[in-house]
Amino acid sequence: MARVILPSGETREAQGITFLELIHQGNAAAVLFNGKLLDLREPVPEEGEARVLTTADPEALEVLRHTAAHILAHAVTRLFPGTKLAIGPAIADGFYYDFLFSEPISHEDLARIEEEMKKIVEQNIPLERVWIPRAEAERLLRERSEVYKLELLSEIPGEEISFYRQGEFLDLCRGPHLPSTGLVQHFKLLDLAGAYWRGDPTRDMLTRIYGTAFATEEELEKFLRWREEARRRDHRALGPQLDLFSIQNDMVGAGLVLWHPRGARIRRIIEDFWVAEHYKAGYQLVYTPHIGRSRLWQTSGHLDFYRESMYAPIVIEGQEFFLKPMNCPFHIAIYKTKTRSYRELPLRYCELGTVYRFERSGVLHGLLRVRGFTQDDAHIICRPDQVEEEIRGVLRFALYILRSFGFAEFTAYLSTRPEKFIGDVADWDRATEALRKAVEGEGLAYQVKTGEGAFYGPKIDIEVQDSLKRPWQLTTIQFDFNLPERFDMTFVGPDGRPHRPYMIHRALLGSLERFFGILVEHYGGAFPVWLAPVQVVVLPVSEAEIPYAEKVAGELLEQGIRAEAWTKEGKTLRWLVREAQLQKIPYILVCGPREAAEGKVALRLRTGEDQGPKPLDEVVLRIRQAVCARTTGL
RNA sequence: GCCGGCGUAGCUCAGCGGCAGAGCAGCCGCUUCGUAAGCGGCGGGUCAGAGGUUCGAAUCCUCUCGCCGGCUCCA
Repeated sequence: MARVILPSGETREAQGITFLELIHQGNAAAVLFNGKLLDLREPVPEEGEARVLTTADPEALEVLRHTAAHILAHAVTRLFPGTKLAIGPAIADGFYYDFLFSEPISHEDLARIEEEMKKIVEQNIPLERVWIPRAEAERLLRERSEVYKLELLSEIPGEEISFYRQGEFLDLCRGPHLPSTGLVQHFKLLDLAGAYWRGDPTRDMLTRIYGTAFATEEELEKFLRWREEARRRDHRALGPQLDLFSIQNDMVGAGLVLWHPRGARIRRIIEDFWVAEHYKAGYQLVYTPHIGRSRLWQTSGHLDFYRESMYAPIVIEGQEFFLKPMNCPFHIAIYKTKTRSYRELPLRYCELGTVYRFERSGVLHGLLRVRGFTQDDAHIICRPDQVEEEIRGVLRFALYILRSFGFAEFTAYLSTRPEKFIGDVADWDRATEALRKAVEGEGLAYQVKTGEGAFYGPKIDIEVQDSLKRPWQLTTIQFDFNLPERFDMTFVGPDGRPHRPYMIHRALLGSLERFFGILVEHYGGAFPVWLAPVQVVVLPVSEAEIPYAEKVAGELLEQGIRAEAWTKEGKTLRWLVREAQLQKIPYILVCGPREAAEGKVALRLRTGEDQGPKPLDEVVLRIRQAVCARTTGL
């Protein structure tokens, strides 16, 4: 006898019947048993505890979406007979289904398909699970020339194959599914894109239709609003709008960023902060060139293993030079300029080093994926006995920096030794342990990615969540057992003999370009006061107050505040206020005859709030406080 | 790279076989203004590029270039 918990909270004991027969709940969706989702058509298990989920349960969402994917496929086969089906899973934000259409379809077709899906939902067609013997299944799929399904079938073990039928639509599927199409009420098709069969570029290009589905209309609408918000915050739109940067493909080159004055201003603030904090944390800043001889890259191994991501060589005086894709070989070269004693370690070299990597044109994306970018790089060279403390220090430092930029939620990923690796197992274990202790010591939530480390060492990656809850991988802390070997790095130990140091690569922000793009989206262009390229704009009410406005701006500049007086525009105050708001400038100081007479300024915040006349000193103090605290508030 | 979509003024877009358009931005005037667009005028284009179809192409066809979405969520 198993215990079955019904959605109402009631408990039933049952045996020998299916869940569906046991309950009458209209919106029952699936069953949770031993952490696994079961179909309601399954028989109640012999013993244990099973919980019946309704469409409103978050655990049932993937079942709901999976069924939505089937409804999509059903609609497509009705409208486009002969379309071949591939796969249609539920994903993080919804679902998709991959098809091979006999002719291309476009966005306009999505509306038609959606209409057809609505009909299928209205018809409230029951989904039935059918078990078909392998030979029969194969014949069935062959008959319909479902080549992709046949391929999938060949990989499924067992002699009885699970299919789902909804009306005239039949699909190879392991389930589980909702009992009936009528339960999928709130869905929308979103996008159309190409996708390779099984993600393999050598195989067929299919058409993927993305959609999403939710238990309630409110959730669906909330999701659609979220999507709209993400679209509005797109750094590629905000960048030009706020005059922060541009990427000029035709003239300058794909993936190469031009930082305009306001973007450069922000970058400079980030860099200054970064450098100051690194000095405080015991790092030493270095500068290294953009190109280096082929010998360097030969020694580092980049020419053997990384060449397809490097720019072609530049030949000067018969010597080949390569644009650097990484900074590490240069830092190692600095290390090797003299014999190092164990007393000197750890050495921490940091650099905002601009590197160039070839990326396929199709993957370039605004600032987030570029070909020339500045890593906030550092290499820590230390003794084996220092590893644990060093890692702990880096992690703590990383979190401090990320928090300073307004990120509060982090997830860490610990990637361990892969099958193919270099170095010895004892070093790997020691390093991996150090990484693990550090994340645990900092109380960070983390996941282990077994075997996902690079061939040269284990690593920790830190993912942050932005204001829209989107994850971004920023920090990476990576051991390297390869380069110290290749460059024969040594230090002299207390025993007077040479020893091999440990080397750790780390980047906190990743690259300045990408980080900046993420910041733009995180803040939606409304940067906190300490980062805002222009912190204050001073607006004269009319021509008579121009001298006063300029004097106010001058005093603010004098106090180290980034201020501008807009006195040359010849526009109305209304126009200037609107412009300042659109530029998302934190503080707007309006100067009219009253303020000029009393030596005050009328303070308006970028939120639109009018705070009335204030003495300038008070405003200065307020801005200073906002800068020191690095808050997002004004 | 591949699949689909899209390239028209600095920006956002309309026009989709018959004279290349609008709004914003820019320039020139007038207006001197109290918290999200004052008024008028002017300039601005190889309609991404090349080839083709046609009496006639921004519009239809082919190729090239560029941009956007996606190509690691596995019946």
